[in-house]
Amino acid sequence: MAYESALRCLADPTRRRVFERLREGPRAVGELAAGLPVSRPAVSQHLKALKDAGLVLDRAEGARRVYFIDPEGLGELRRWLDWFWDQALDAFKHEAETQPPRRRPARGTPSSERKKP
Amino acid sequence: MAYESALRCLADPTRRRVFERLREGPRAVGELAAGLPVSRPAVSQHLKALKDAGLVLDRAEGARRVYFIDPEGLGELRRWLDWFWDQALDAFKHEAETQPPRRRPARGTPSSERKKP
DNA sequence: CACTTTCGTAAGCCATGACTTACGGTAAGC
DNA sequence: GCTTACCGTAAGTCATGGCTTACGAAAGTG
Repeated sequence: MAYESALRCLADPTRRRVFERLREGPRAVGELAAGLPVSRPAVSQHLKALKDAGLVLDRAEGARRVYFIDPEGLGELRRWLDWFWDQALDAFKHEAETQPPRRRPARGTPSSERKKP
Repeated sequence: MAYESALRCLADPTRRRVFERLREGPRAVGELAAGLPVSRPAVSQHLKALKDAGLVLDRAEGARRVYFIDPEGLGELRRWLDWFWDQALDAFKHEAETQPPRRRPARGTPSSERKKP
């Protein structure tokens, strides 16, 4: 139920940049905003979204507020992706076995183009 | 460079439902739309987005058009997530070691190992 | 105390995108 | 031939959300 919010969070480019900078280690809001082309309140809002999604944790450090990645959020997303991956791969292999017996299904199998009028 | 579009695609709930139904196997557009609360053109647009992101492939089957999951797109997203996970976990552990014991009770830090395809 | 720094929130603006209906084009059936 | 089924695209509507500026709270400094 939480991998959905994680996906939503990581879909936004700016929010992903914030999250990727936290990969280097704990950072305060101002530090994060200094390296981004958006204002500090924007970063604050992104951090709130990341926190609600369980992707980051925060810690008060005087007047500053330090954020850092919570591995639990990423872990849940990773587990969902693995679970999905397994089933998708099985379906794909089963499809490759049963469907195209004629020609070799290797390179340019699926027809993506249509005729032009 | 493609994991970003994959994240964007999977962020939308309806598009994710389309993708999750394809996990069961190849489906035509009409079949997918029949089980969803949106119109068929909407599903068609979602499938185009999924295809542009490298998450699905399609095949002409008479007048119908059958879509199915392309494991390559998911694989790239999975590789990015793994790479991110490793660095984030290192940073988190390093943080837990150097910072004073202001940590939460740690309800099971996720295991670091995993299978490799 | 006054003043600064750091940050979160509120209010508003505005572009993005998800959805609809309408239409054209291709394949199969009669 | 005509008709039906299936699908992609165009055009337009409308809500979502990312961004800004403005303001207030909390902690540190002199």
